[in-house]
Amino acid sequence: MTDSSDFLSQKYSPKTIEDKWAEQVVVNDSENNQRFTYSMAIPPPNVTGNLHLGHALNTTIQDILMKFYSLNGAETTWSLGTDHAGIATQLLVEKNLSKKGINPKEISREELLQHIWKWKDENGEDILNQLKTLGLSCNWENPKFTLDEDMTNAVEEAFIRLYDKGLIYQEQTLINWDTKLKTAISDLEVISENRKSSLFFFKYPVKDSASFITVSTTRPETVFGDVAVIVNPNDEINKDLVGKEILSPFNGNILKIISDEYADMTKGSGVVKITPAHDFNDYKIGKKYNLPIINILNDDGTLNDYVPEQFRNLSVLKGREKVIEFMNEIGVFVKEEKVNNAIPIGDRSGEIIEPLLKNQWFLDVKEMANKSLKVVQDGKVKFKPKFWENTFYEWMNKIQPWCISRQIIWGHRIPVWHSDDGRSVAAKDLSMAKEKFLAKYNEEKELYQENDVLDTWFSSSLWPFATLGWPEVTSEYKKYFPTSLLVTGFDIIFFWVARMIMMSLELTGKVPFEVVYIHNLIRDKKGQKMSKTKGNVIDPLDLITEYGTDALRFFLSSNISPHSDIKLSPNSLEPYKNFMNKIWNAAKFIDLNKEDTQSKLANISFYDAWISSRFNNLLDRYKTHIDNCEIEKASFELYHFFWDDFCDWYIEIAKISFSRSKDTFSSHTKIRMRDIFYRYLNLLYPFAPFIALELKDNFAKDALNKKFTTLPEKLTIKYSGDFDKEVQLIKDFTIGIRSLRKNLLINPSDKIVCFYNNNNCMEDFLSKNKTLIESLCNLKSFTKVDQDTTSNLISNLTPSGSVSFLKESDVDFSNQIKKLKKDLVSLERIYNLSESKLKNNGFLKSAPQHVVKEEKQKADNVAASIDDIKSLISQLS
RNA sequence: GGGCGCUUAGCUCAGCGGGAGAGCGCUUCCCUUACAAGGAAGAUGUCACAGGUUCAAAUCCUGUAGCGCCCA
Repeated sequence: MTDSSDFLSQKYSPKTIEDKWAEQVVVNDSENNQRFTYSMAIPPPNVTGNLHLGHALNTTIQDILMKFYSLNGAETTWSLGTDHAGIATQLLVEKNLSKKGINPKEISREELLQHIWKWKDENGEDILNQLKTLGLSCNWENPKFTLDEDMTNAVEEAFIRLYDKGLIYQEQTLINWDTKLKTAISDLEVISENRKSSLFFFKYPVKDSASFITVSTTRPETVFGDVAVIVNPNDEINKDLVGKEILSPFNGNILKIISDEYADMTKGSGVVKITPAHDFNDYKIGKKYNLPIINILNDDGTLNDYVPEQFRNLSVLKGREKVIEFMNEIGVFVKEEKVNNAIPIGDRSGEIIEPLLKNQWFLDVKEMANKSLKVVQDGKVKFKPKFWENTFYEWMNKIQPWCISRQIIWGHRIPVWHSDDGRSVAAKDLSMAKEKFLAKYNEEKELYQENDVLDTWFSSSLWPFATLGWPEVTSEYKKYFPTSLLVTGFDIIFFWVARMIMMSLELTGKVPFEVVYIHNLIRDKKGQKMSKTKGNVIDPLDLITEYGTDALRFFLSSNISPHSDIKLSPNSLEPYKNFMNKIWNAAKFIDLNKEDTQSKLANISFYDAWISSRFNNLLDRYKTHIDNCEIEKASFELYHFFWDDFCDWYIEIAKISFSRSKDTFSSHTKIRMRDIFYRYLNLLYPFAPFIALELKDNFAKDALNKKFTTLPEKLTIKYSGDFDKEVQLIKDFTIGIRSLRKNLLINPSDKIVCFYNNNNCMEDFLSKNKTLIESLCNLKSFTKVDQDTTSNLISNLTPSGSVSFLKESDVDFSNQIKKLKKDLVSLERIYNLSESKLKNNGFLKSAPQHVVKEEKQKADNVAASIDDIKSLISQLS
């Protein structure tokens, strides 16, 4: 492919170059002096996962930073790996087993574990292979898995330390119970969903009284667990009943009537029943008044044996119907109202979550949360964009103990060992447990390991340091921890980011990362979340097939927005593929105009100077933007420098130079053009690595230098004139002439006579470069207006002066008159605005001097233009 | 109920104190040997609304309305 004639014949084909560079693109080998380190840990995708656009966005951002900092002289590491995703994976494998006719409930724990491991061994690499197609430079040679031996060791170490500090404890309390999965889950895994439901009113007979008290509830089936009813202190109707008792018509239990603000008089009857075992708020009330806790549910969510026989083993919903029927039968039912109610749903199972009284393991995070709050407040961990810090604070301020035990098998088994009399120690294995037990209780006992496993997020919370070898103080850990940056979506700030900060501070004494970069979600073109059920999922692998990885990466990097989600439709990538094609073709042009020997010139041409300056400017902005985590801005600069400056003007001007046999600058420009393009590829590489590698390969003379190892240097510019002004003049006149030609409907192929009248004293420059404008605009001649011609012209006004054609009798110039008049109106508007400012004493007094000066300048210029354009119009009327 | 964010061209979004921008789409012309996946010339906006601060407001403040998200 180094044969250039071969290269020139090729069309841009992303697939071809992606296959060719697949292995090289994922390796970072900076050859710099490695002035600093830069490290990240990838948010580990679930082993069950398939690559989706969220991964693509998340990892593209990280990879751009990784490749950039690597070029910029950092020693880098980017930890890679997958998450065992406890509940999700176990569910998936159980489902597969059921399909094969194996009932997962009937096999042993060990057998089921074997099945899951087998599944993991067969499929666990899928997501990593999919990630690899994105061209990410992460630690491919050493991917971690949260259940690997070293990661497990870290989890156990963390648990034991926290347990020994007394932060982890077991407690019998009300927890969120998933009746389908039959496990506890944490409050974060409960989604509250607004659903239409019914509020039922019924009346309890008050003991030793003829009156009734009307109670309203959305959960009549829990009446068997009722222990009290609450009346608001301001409740005039029922206040006389406070202190009396109720004989439950459902099971004969005695319920107290208590006065408490807890009863909300605006809701339902204003009187609530208290079921401490099945409602978090009722539980608190139960504690407050020392009420009994009566559990009426089985683990699968059916009514248990405590309830009267006719209701036993009914599901909650079925039970509800039966209780209502029963209320009607005994004449206590009053009415039913439709209401909107927040229903707790398990995020994995989709089932209604029941609060149940259970013995579970908790991590007391209160103090850890306080420390975490402080590091964010002190700026030791910075969120970008900053407003996410509020979200973080909000949650940390009202954090509750974290329920970390799960009644499943796929995960880290809790390293606690119990004796049969209920004493326990935390240890990594039985022999250590025995030792610890002996030391603690001075007694030897048979010990059994706890059956529960840890919440998957427990291991995830150790990820940034565990992947670097913690608890060992490895050289990697010393060098790269704390990590530089975490890139993630806002949806897991609580689940993951907050917990990593807490764990890291507690276990390592350091922050886990210095910056948290929060990005948004990718939605479909209507702004809806992509989901299988809606059928609007766009597969990144399909996009890659159609548009190429580079186009996908460039799309993503260009569309990151701190405030809004990215909307994507299948053809959103087209502009970016076109951009890649543009780069490709420019490369072909440059290759077509090779020059190896450079003539010695004291000065370079004004356009070489200009494009070099534009490039230097690009380099500065590019670095600044990436350092600020504003990748979309860097991407924008790359795009517009290349397309607008480099292709539309520089190459177009250079073409003219190349076509002239005796052009002084031609060989020099060829070399510089190639040089700038070559440097540009380095900047492009983090964003579009495949095309950058391929083009570099085609341009590199020596095979050794085919990789990107450094950021480009700035270009030196040896030029004495004002190249910005000169290029501006060329642009103004060129655009003015083309516009005039178009308005006069002159065929683009007609060579015509053209005059100019410039007002900025660049006569020398113009006469030297008039052939350039002649070529750019297809002119027969381009000369300064003189006395003879001035009366017979049709003109266009540009910021740099006027350009004119001869007024031929057969030419229709109505379009041009229209245009001039329109320009006049807009100039006058600007002038009036400017004048009113300059007449304003406040402005003259308070505005900064340079602003006043600029405003005066502007008014003068516009006034001159207005005069010019008026006279141009009068010539035509 | 509490918090956060958004409202700018037909669409998707930048800009965040001093002359309204990009990409797509649209109109007209052009296959000019890097590129038709292209080039050239254009059209298109009471910057949600109402007050305020300021010499100056799309940009800062307050309020209102609408949309979205998070927490209860």
